[in-house]
Amino acid sequence: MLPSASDLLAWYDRHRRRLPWREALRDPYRIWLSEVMLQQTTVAAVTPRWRRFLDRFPTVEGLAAAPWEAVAEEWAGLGYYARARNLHACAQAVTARGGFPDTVEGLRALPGIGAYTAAAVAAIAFDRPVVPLDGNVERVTSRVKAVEEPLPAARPRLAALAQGWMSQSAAQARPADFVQALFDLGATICTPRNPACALCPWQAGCEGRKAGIAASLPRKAPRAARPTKFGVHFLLRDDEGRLLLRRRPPTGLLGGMLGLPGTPWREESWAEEEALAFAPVAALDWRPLPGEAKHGFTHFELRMSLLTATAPPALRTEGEWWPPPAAAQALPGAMRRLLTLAEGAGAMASPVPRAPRPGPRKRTQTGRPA
DNA sequence: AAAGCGGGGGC
DNA sequence: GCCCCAGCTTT
Repeated sequence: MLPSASDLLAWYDRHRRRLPWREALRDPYRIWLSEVMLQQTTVAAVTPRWRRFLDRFPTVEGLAAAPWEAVAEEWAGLGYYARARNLHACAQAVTARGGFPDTVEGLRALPGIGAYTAAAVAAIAFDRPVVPLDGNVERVTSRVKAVEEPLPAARPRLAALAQGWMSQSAAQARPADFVQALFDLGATICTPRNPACALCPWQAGCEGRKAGIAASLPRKAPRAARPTKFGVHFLLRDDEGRLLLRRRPPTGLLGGMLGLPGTPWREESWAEEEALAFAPVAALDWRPLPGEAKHGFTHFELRMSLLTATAPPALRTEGEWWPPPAAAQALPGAMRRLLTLAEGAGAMASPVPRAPRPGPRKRTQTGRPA
């Protein structure tokens, strides 16, 4: 007996989340943008960034015509920067062919659109009866059917289960709502910890609940330990207080984004003399800042230290000079932390913008660092 | 099949 | 501190 699509849709009509991209009815550009931003990223993090992105790039044609530097700046801080590179390439492909394809196969062929996003856009923007398998749907399906096989091996089985539920006539009548109902069930009731089974429209037929193992599903393969890596970065300020930034290589970690010049990141720490070989200009009075900036990546923990110097007038070196507030906006989070470290040490001519604090605040003194 | 790829929030 | 998040691409 299938879990009732009709029961789930009735629950959805009463309890669905009000999300801004759900007001963009059948606009594939806005729905696609939301889906890409939501890849491994929470609704709370995406919401303000989705609005801001659309203010700057209201149409897919406008996004396609924009320079990469503008797209990178708009994506800075959101993470997984290959998404931004693929987003830009996808916008150009869509513009060239005169609009979004309306089938799973057509969408799947575009840059940055995998099995999940192709199904999500097809279902939500074009009402195709396909179920995208995301973390929510994995959780709901594995619990309802008490699937104990661990991920990722169980993924094909879970996808087939969810797609089978779509075969009911109530789901076929409202494919976009049915998949979003599955998302909302997973996000608000069938949560990773402490699922609210008593409120669930599917509690009666849930085999995981019956067996008392729902909260422990889906099972997952154990994850590898994260090593620590070290890097030394260079904060070079010119006579106007601007900072030297460089564009990172187009692929790899933080690919295509701006950053402070620095050493490679490796598991062995760096001696200062050794690091100086990577300085933008070696023959300057580089001074170490006390402390370090830490940043957690998915697969390693990074500890960065900072050397600072003042650039002589008319210095010529590769890179761009950015005023600190604009730099903080354009940098990925890991690099932003270095600016925060420098500000804390009083090494910046102007403060790095931060969340507003109550009450008046003493300005960092302008001029020579203490 | 496994690894590389960010950042933030909840507990 | 650990886990998870509307995953995709490359090897």
